[in-house]
Order: sequence, then C-alpha cells, then structure tokens
Amino acid sequence: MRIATFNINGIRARLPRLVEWLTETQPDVACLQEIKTQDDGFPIKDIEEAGYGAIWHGQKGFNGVAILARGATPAEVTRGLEGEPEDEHSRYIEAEVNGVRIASIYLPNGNPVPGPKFDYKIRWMARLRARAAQIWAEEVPAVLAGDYNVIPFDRDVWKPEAMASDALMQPESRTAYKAMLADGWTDALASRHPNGGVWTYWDYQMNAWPRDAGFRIDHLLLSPAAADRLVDAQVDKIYRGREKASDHAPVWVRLKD
DNA sequence: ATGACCGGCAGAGCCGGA
Repeated sequence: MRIATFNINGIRARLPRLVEWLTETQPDVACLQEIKTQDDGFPIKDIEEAGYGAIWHGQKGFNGVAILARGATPAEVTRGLEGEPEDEHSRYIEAEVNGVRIASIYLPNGNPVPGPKFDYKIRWMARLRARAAQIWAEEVPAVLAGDYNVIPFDRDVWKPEAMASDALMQPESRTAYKAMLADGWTDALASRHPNGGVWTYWDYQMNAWPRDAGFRIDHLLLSPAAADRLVDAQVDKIYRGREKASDHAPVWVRLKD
C-alpha cells in the first residue's frame, strides 16, 4: 500500500498535473493540501475519471485539504481539529482507507515571527498533537501526512542561515514537531534518509529549483503499527520540474500489506 | 541578500504563501 502527500498549490490550476501524477504513479492513497477551492469547486469528476474516490474540506481562496483513494471513497472519520471553535481554516481531514487511518494536514505557515499568525501555528500544533494522541490510543495503523510547515533539523534545509528567522525553523515550531516524535510517531522520510539533504519544497523565487535550494516540510508520521510495515519512503522530485508545477513535490511511503 | 514567483479573487493590484 502506497500513501502519498502532495501540496498541490491550487487544485484547479494544477488539475492537469494532478491527473498526470495520479495516472503515472497510481498511489493507493493521496493526501492533498492547499486545494484553494470551496467545496463546490472541487473537481471530483476529473478525479473519478482518473480512478479515484475522494473526500475534501475546502475553503474560499486558501487552504483546503483532501484525501483520495484509488478505486474507493475514503471513509471520513473527522474534519477540523478540536480546541478552537472559532477557527474556520480548512486544514485537517481524517479518514479510514483499507484499514489504515489517514490524516491530510495543512499546518499553518506562521510567518511573520513574532505575531498572531505564529501564535496560531503553535496553538494549532498543540491541537494536532492532541488529536494524534487520540488516534494513538486507538492503536490503529495511522499515517498523519501533509505539509507541516516545519523544517525539523538543520540537515533538512539547503542553508540553515537562510531560513533562520522563518517560522518554519523557529525553536518553538521544532519543539512542537519533535514532541510528536517523542510521543512515538515515526517521521517516515527521515527514518529512510537519516543523513538529511532530502527536500520536498523549492521556492518559485530566487532560482531555487535550478539551484536545488530546497527544504523538507512535507512529512508522513507513522503510528507504531504503520511504522512496523514501512518498507520505503521517497520524494517524487521530478514533478517539481514539470510545466506549471506546484512548489512542493509529492512524498510517499510504502507499507507492507 | 537566496533576490522578485505563484494562485485566487476580481476584474487591479493585493493577500497569502514559505
């Protein structure tokens, strides 16, 4: 079973890229972030024609997450995170697919630092950790996949000094992420590439892609029952080089059946 | 300075992204 996550940066603008990627790589599950559309603008017809069922949590203009499953419709468990009822951002959706719990996560960026957006990011991370603990208690195989907007270690960025003042690399952001690792969640990509130097994002600006000036912010966290089944984790880097590409590349894990 | 791009919304430039 192969589970992928892909921040597509606008599902309508990126639809040809999305269908191409689904057709070429055939992931069993695809978690999408930044669909940037209201629920009624979600291109379900095109996705179904590509052989996938889907659930989605949209929002006008920004954010928005979805879970796709090949030949099936994901069984939704919940959407949104508890703890902040006034929060209307669409950043979390969770489902069951073929016996595996799947979450598609779009964690707040948090810039500028300091400020209310950064405070919201840190609060959101605490809310995510609380939800993760509930899933943990269910003792199910679980994959919490998405754009975490956190560069966990200096080895996860092309040049740490360049991002030092950014929300993605602040000690509080890293501490909150590492708290989940300390809880027992396995960072799948890091576990397969322990020396770092693996990027999932390259800025559109500053010639970042040709210079390979990227960083790693798209993560798949595995519960113990999922980590036991992990056989591979990779970045499909070539999709960052396609015409009208997202600024993120797809990342995936393969679990033993 | 790494150094000037994207998508969405709206119907021009801004906002948000990271």
